[in-house]
Amino acid sequence: MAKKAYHHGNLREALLQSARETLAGEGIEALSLRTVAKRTGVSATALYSHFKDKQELLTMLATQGFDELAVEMEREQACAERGESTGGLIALARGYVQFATQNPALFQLMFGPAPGEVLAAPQLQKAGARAYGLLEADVARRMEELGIPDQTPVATAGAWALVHGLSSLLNDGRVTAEKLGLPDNAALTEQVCGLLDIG
Amino acid sequence: MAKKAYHHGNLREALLQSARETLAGEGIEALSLRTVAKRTGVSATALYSHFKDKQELLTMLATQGFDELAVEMEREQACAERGESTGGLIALARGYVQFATQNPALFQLMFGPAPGEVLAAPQLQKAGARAYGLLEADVARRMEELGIPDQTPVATAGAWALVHGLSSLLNDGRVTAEKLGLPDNAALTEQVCGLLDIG
DNA sequence: ACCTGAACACCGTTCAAGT
DNA sequence: ACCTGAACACCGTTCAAGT
Repeated sequence: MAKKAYHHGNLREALLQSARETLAGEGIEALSLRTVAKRTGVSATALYSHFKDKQELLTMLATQGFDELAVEMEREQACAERGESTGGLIALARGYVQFATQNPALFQLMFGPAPGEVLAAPQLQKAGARAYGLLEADVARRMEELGIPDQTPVATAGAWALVHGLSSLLNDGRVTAEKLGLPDNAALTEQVCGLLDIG
Repeated sequence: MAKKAYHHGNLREALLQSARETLAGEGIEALSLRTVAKRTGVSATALYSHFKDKQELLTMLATQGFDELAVEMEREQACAERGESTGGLIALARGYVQFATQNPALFQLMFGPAPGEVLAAPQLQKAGARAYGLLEADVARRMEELGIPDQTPVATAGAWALVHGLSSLLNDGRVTAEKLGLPDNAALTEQVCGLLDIG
């Protein structure tokens, strides 16, 4: 207990925290286990007492990310319902884009390299489904209004593709609000979502 | 000339070729310089006579990719003009999605991790602009028909975001034609593009 | 049960040396 | 000019050993 407590109780969380900081500060390329360990003040291999391997740690981070993405979308939706901003799909899209641009490295990790494996993790499935569900519910409501409820799946996929693509292109710097003569990403998101028939 | 010729004339192209094969066969994670060198039958460091570093080789691959993307889009556009398929933005979108799904690792590399650096390379800028130009020209034509030509930049960004997002989600397996009850990606692309006002 | 340190097979990159 | 081999600092992971 003098120095720091031999087992300091929650090394697992501390490692996730360090990984998250490294991700935010140095980017995804710099996220090595040895860096995370050093940052946490622990040996390079202490990690293996708490995670199967690097992939498992990354999966946990990505799961966190999907949860926070859903929270951000819900937050924007709630704002809209209180009449503080434009509502419907645009609010959800704003949340999505906001999360992506404020957490670029994490967003990259969530939709990153590991293709089949990441999808395999059931926690990730579930976490991702929450954000997807928000989109789907709103689109379904809209489709019923339009009298074409059977179009919901395709329209949801389209809405997702639009906000996801926009987020990616913004993070890469390939699209910017400035280039398009718009004040900020929120305005850009609104304009782009307006292109959808299901606005 | 007996064994293989000491300088075998075109090691640069041979390395790019090997890298491309590794990318297609083993994925982006497996693309190491040492693997590429071994596949080409050359020492691990021979590479540095032809490329500044790994980044430069990757940039070359990405540039190739952008060129091929534009070619694929043009090919689909030409098909449509010959009346063999649906035209306009849908044809370009089909080309985009087709390229992405047929070259997932290369597509990943093109829009991959290196954010600022990749964009810095002027060749990449130019190669990417070609595909972007195709999209923009078609959207501009459409916007003039609709009498809102000043909307072209935002609409182009939206169209790009849609096809790009769809490609990413397809490559991740997060969206599939099957899940949406559609026969293939071409049909899916058509449906999704139909959601845009500018279809 | 939790953590360390040495070790292994990899990686990108450099540098002197060979042709 | 083009290529090699040894070397360096990194990386993920394993394993025996310590507490």
